[in-house]
Amino acid sequence: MEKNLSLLKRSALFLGVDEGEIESMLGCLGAKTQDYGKEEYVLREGDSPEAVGLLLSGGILIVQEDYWGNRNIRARIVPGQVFAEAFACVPGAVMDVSVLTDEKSRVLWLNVQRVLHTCPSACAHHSRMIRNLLSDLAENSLRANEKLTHISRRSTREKLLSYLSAEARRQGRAEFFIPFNRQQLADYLSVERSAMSAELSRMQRDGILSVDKNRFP
Amino acid sequence: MEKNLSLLKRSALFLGVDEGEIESMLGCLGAKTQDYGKEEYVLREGDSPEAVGLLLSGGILIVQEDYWGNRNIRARIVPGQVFAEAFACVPGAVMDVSVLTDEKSRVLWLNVQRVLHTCPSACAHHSRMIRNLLSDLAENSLRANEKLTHISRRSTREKLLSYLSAEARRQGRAEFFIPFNRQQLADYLSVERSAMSAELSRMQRDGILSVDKNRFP
DNA sequence: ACAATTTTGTTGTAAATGCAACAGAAAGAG
DNA sequence: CTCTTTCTGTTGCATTTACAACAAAATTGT
Repeated sequence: MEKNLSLLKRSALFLGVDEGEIESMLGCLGAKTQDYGKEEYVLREGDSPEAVGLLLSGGILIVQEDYWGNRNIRARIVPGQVFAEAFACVPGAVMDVSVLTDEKSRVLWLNVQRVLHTCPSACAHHSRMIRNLLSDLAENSLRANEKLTHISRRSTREKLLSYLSAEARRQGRAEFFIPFNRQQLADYLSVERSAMSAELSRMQRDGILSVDKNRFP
Repeated sequence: MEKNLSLLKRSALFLGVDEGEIESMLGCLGAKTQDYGKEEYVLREGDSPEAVGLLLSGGILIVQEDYWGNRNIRARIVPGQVFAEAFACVPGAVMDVSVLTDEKSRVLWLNVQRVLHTCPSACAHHSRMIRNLLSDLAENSLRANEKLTHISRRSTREKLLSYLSAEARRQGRAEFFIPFNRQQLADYLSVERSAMSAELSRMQRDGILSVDKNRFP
């Protein structure tokens, strides 16, 4: 659990809360961990989750599937990040996406409704948690906006460039890794995998970038 | 101002706050109104707004323009709605979109940082405001998600159907109006206007829908 | 190390989209 | 009302993408 605590301390949700306080807040939030195997559903379209998930280890994908199994990847969640917070914060909101693991994962479920509905003075840390949740939702909104920037581009090449330069900027160096394989990247950018592969080849031929598996440049 | 108050009372930000309290909160938030002409910038890409905007009258668009003036519309804000809240809530966040009026508009600027940074007990309504802001951000996130659903569709027809059925659902009846003209709708769905017009014609010919200007079906 | 499975890149063809140009309809100005 | 401007739909053509099928490369399990 020590390892988890250090992860929690660095997560957006527990920002500015020291380890001792985190433990008492976990009780307050009815925290429960749950383990999932590889490629297992964590939440399904149609669910109305009451708790937010905080990924402790592994990796999960937020995906949407249309009527004929065409899959669109909304985001990849890495350890320390929170998911389903918007649905958990809007009572009765029905998920139009599913959450599933990409690898063996462990999730910490936090019932934030308790924090939202009881008087903030009931627990000294409630207001801190609410403000952290607010920051998280705001950042979540900025991330969704960023994805909209990528997939609003008209051509596959522009989408790739938009995504890759954002990723390079985020990782803050010339060499960077992307958290997707080719099929997942195509599903993330809403393009066709083979066409995207071909485009990546042309971009390398044109000297715009170089790529070795998931390593750019 | 009475008219404004009744609008504010119905807005997400002041939900559950009665009129008398709203007036005192407005002082607390350093509220200022500002008027804008038709097609005037309210915020520009690169700005880091410190206040959230609440639209009192008129109509505004959240847009993103790429290097060659290709415009993408993120959302249309109608009176009572809030905008730029995610940027205002993440200190230092730089806008990657612009906000401009579609018609003559009046905006109420609210400095929410004061509410976020001082102790919640300083004003009895701070915690209410924070929770309302949280709800608003969560709903904002759901709306961004919804837009992602539309533009992730592969074909123009699918994008139109996804958007139009969502709009019909939201307005809760068979007959509904959309808040965009053809060019704006194309910019919203990231497709080409003339191709979209042609597709709308084909869809009518196929009996999928009927459309008269902005009225469906 | 080998076989089986999955992932990735390549190619050809059909279909869809972007673009440009234009004409009719609608809206706005005087 | 008339003229001007803006908006919308239509069409042809060049370009791009989706789809399917396949081969090469990499990964996994035994």
